[in-house]
Amino acid sequence: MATDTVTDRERAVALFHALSDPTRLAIIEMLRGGERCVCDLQDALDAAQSRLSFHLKVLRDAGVVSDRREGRWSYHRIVPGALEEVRELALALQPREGTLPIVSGGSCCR
Amino acid sequence: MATDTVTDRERAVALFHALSDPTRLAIIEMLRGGERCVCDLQDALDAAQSRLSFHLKVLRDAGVVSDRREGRWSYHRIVPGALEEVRELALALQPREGTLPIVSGGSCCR
DNA sequence: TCTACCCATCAACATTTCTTGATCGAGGAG
DNA sequence: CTCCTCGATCAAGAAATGTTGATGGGTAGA
Repeated sequence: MATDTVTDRERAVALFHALSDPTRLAIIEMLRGGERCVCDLQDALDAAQSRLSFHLKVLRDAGVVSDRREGRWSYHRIVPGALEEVRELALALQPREGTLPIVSGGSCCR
Repeated sequence: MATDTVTDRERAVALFHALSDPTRLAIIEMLRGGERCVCDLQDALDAAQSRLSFHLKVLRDAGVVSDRREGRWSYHRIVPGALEEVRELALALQPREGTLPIVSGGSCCR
């Protein structure tokens, strides 16, 4: 059937990796309230500009955040649905229903 | 009000980091069907034993997987609820409802 | 007891990721 | 046009992460 497991896994790795850094999570928490420019984040997170730019790029490359240029500012925001995708990926990793926790009584590796 | 935001963030970082590696995701997908010993994973994933042991430790430290020793085998399984916790963390990162995507019309940084 | 097996751990190395400071382009203000 | 601000990008270094092969402890079977 359809979706390639390996591709799915790469997507999952990219998304989970994007969320696996404290600075990036702090950025996302800021963006929960609406879009922000880098200088807003700089003030609020007390982080160097190049550092924020780096992390915003990671988030952008993973499709978690998008940006919009306006004049000399660029406003960043959470991509609608990105976190929902994360939730679905996590759901797909949960143990299958109807699965016995213990696989078999016999010897493990034959 | 209670929960410390910083602590939450560290927990989130640990969990997302645990899921941000292809080998670890492959392990979890194996474990979805029930518990497995390392040698099972070795066969299925064609990975060196020390490599699997390393990744299983990462998953264990993050609380995603637990193990049970039986004789000379150790069986690993997904911790019930761990993925659900990931889903909740992702939910908490979603944009707040009632939030205007664009924050304000005025100049960004005063 | 001796041997074989499972697996955690370690050291060494390779690779990736993050941080910092510098540079540069694009846009506005004067 | 000139100057200034915002922010992307780069290079260099530091730190964290993943891989590999070796070692050793614990357990089972002969």
